[in-house]
Amino acid sequence: MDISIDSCIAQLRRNTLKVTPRRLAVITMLLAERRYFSPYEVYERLLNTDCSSGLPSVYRILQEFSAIGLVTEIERSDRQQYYFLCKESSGAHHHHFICRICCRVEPIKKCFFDSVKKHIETELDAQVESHIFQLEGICASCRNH
Amino acid sequence: MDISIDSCIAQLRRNTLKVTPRRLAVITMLLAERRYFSPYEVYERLLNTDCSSGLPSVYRILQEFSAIGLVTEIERSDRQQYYFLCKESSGAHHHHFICRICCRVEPIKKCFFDSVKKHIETELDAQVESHIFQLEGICASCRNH
DNA sequence: CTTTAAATAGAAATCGTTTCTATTAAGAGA
DNA sequence: TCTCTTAATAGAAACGATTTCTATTTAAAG
Ligand SMILES: [Mn+2]
Ligand SMILES: [Mn+2]
Ligand SMILES: [Zn+2]
Ligand SMILES: [Zn+2]
Repeated sequence: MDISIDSCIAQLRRNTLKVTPRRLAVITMLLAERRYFSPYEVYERLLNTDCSSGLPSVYRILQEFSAIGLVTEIERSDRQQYYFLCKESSGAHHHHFICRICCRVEPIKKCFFDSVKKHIETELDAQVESHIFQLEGICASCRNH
Repeated sequence: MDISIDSCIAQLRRNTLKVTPRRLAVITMLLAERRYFSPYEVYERLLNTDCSSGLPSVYRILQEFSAIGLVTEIERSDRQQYYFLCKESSGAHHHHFICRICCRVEPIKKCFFDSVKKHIETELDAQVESHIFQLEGICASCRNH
């Protein structure tokens, strides 16, 4: 089963973040699509609704969501902030494929981090703490449009 | 054998970039250490030498170097620009481990991109064009210091 | 040498992001 | 339901990494 608005609310409470209308509006918006957003896009979409937020508030809300693991940061070459709410309920470690045309995000189950980590730690005597792995390209829908 | 100042100069010429004292100074600086630098660090190190550059010039020089593949961009969570001149002469595809303490960079030969790419393209019917893979942690020297 | 387009300096602008302060509201407890 | 405390929010302002702009210099081709 997928992540729902209720499981998101529970996650807010678990982390002692108040359940406010603005936070719910952001979550609802993110849940509705399988794509990543910039803070400005979130801000823009909520404008002229009954639960719009100021741009600094959107930034703060998304950063808090990221801090508690509710949303994931997406890496792009423009080095700006992008966030994605992954609907996979299993919190299992995974990465993402993003479409450079439509911003769609697909989870990738395969990750070879453990094997590479072990290799590096043996060979370099280093301590590997984290990794980035992300694929980019064109999704099926954008290819055939 | 390793990348040398001469092979770098050849690479500039191949790409019709003029061989200027400032560019040579930047290359020499980058070649001297196995670590990545921010543009400001490069700027700072060249200050008060006979070949210092203005900060905007350092940005431009590094971007040009990146465009011709002479330097590699390093990804960090502060979303700022960092560059590394990889001394591996073989231009073979590889990734990097970076030390979060001393900024040291080590090449990682293992990359499972091809297998993941094939998997994704089959499963999602997407076209995978590029990927990021980078490890971060603490290098041997920083662990034992 | 001359010539020309590329490279550079330095000031200024840009713009994504963060900070600050006053105001509002969630939610715990009475 | 009402109070109270503290977190959340708005909006203006600041911030700072990066880029742009224009005048000046210089690499290197001929
Ligand atoms: Mn992984
Ligand atoms: Mn790879
Ligand atoms: Zn797409
Ligand atoms: Zn180190």
